[in-house]
Amino acid sequence: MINVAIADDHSIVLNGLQKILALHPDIKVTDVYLNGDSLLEGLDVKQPDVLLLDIQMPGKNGIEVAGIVSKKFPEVKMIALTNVDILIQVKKMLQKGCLGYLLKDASPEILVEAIKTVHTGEQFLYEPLSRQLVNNFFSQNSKQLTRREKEILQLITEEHTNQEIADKLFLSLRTVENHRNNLLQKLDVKNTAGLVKIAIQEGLVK
Amino acid sequence: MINVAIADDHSIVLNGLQKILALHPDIKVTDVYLNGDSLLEGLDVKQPDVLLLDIQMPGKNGIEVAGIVSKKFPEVKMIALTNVDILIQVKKMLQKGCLGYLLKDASPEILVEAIKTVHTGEQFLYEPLSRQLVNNFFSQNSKQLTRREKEILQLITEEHTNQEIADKLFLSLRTVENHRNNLLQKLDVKNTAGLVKIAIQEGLVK
DNA sequence: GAAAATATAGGTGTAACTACCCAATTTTAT
DNA sequence: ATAAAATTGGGTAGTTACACCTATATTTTC
Repeated sequence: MINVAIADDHSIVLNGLQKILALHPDIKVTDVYLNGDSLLEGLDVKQPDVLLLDIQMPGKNGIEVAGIVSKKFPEVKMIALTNVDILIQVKKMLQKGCLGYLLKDASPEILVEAIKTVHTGEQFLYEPLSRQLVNNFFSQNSKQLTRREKEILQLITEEHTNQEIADKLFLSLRTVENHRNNLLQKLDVKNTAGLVKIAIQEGLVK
Repeated sequence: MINVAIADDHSIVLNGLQKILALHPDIKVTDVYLNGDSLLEGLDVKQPDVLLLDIQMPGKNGIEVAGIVSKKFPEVKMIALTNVDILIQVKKMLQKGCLGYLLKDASPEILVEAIKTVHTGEQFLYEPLSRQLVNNFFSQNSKQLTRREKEILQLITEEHTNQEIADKLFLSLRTVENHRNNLLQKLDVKNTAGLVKIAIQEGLVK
């Protein structure tokens, strides 16, 4: 019998997971929480075998919560849940100790499989995501932006010109131009439009 | 007794809605569908009073389906369901005849209220969305892009230069430049970065 | 402490974008 | 049928971005 706790601020999702898991005799949903704080309180009282953890939650988000849980209760196996597959979030959750990662459009079968897999201590990554992660791994060296580059990329997406960025950061125009060119090369895009798209999808802005 | 049908490709959401609505004696979930096509087949056999319709679905999406349903079965009250509040989608769904609009983070109470409201023929818009719609209404005149402008905006976000766009659309470079300038003015942004941001947040790309 | 990576800034040139004009034609709406 | 809006294209000018170099501090990393 696997004891499962769920933390998700969406009532609909919470109920859906409960209903699906109720059909399985070897899985028991012992606790449900609507946010990260009440989850942390609850865990102090009792710990489940497996924790389904939503990433987007008001207050403490899933990434923060995962870090706390893995430190205080390393024996709890965590599965991250999300409706959007933003790679940077996936990576962060895995770094924080999540054993599994699921999109909310997963089928009941996949869901159950994931719970059983992480319960044994193995990792479970939803197929479309693991493929993306592998692809990302091979191109990550070229995608690792420095602090300054991120700073400048952010200002670019905020519609500033190179000159404005230079003034704001007390740099030469040339320096900013160089950083911008390096960004274009590292991110393998052609122009500002490409930079902004990547900045948004990587969660650097907005 | 209100008969409700649900169409959503997410099993978790489907189960969640069923579980929540099962608690209410005057609401009965008569049919559930995992995609638009099976929904349309099912409706030919019998029609519910209220239809909960997901927007993002594989195959026919919610917007297409809503158009078809409202023509064939105008007596079915539709509520659009989505996890992201993209204004342009809200507007389209309402144009297609949806009486209600809900985000998937809605509470069970809101959900039930929405179903009961549209069943009487009244409109139900989830509060955060209706506020946005009102705000949008006052600024919409300046934000209403023409077909050509949208086309060009999309090509800009795909990293094409004006010259490339001109070649692709068999236009003069000047024409494209003019459209681009009009876009900058209409959307009240300063440069390409601003254009791309709006294009993404309005769901024109990606 | 040495090596690698990062941040800085300059040179030079071209391509692309932005900011104003104006006007003819076609499409859409009333 | 007429007015309004959209599409097309041109003129002129200035600014900004992009490409491809070199080079020296400074910081990080091992």
